[in-house]
Amino acid sequence: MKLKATSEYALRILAHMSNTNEDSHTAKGLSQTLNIPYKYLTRIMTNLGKAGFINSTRGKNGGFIFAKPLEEIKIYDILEVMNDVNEDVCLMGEGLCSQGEHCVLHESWSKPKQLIEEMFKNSSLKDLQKSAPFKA
Amino acid sequence: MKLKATSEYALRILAHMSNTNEDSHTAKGLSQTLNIPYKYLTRIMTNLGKAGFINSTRGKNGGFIFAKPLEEIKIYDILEVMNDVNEDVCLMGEGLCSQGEHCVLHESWSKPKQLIEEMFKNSSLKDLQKSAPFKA
DNA sequence: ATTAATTACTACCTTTAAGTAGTAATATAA
DNA sequence: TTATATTACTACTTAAAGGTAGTAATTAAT
Repeated sequence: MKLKATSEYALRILAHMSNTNEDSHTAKGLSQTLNIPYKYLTRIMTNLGKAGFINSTRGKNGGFIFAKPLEEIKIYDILEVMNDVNEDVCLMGEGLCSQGEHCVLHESWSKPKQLIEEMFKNSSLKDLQKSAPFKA
Repeated sequence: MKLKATSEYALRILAHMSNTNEDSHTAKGLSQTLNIPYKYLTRIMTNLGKAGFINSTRGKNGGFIFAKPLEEIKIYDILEVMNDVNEDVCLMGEGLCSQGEHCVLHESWSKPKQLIEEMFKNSSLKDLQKSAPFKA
């Protein structure tokens, strides 16, 4: 019931970038502002780049910018890239729940779980902007 | 959005014990039936014992039995013992959400999260019995 | 060209969860 | 009282996540 550190970092980075007007962000700046270890952050940035969320330019005045509109980057996509999505995993893993039968808790568990996952799929970085309207 | 292996094992073990009439279960038997590594299982059993869920007897004809009625062992308690509870942890960890302000996703996320946690608190091993009535 | 500022890459180190091995302690039965 | 079947304890190994270090590649400014 907790995202892994890498996912949290990625969300915080992208959310912060979504909430500023600056046309470019450097790893150094992001690292300091968000208090994320510099070297670890650069690796995350590279992955976010490979995933197509951001573009990077090296060298002086280099940095990171979004590669597409905020609405097109879903929270779910980010978690997927960070390898932090576990759909259809039942409460007890390989246990009673997996082989056709379902444990009694299965329903109670999978419903809110699906709710959360739907929310991840429906919300984008646009929704993480401070100005964003409240979204159910 | 996934329990850790140890928690899943613990739940499967206790659920299985709840669903049998045998007055005692051996580590060997549980390990084979549930396909959980023997040595790892015995460590889990020791922890479940220390937590007061089960009693153990060594030696010939030894094994594990419940230390109290099934209703009194809540799923939440089990997860707590397994160190797998993360209440009040926001989506982005130490990020925007922590310092007074909440990110826009906070509500959407924390509601179903709380739902799940409430469910864990309200349901016990009794509810994991195959015969248990469906429970919302 | 040279320097400085940046990202990219590769390899390593640290921590924690997961899993294994060996032995000690305990209880029963023969 | 000896053998056997069990759990308990301690220490190690493995795998994966998290984090660090050094250097190469790239870009811009001077």
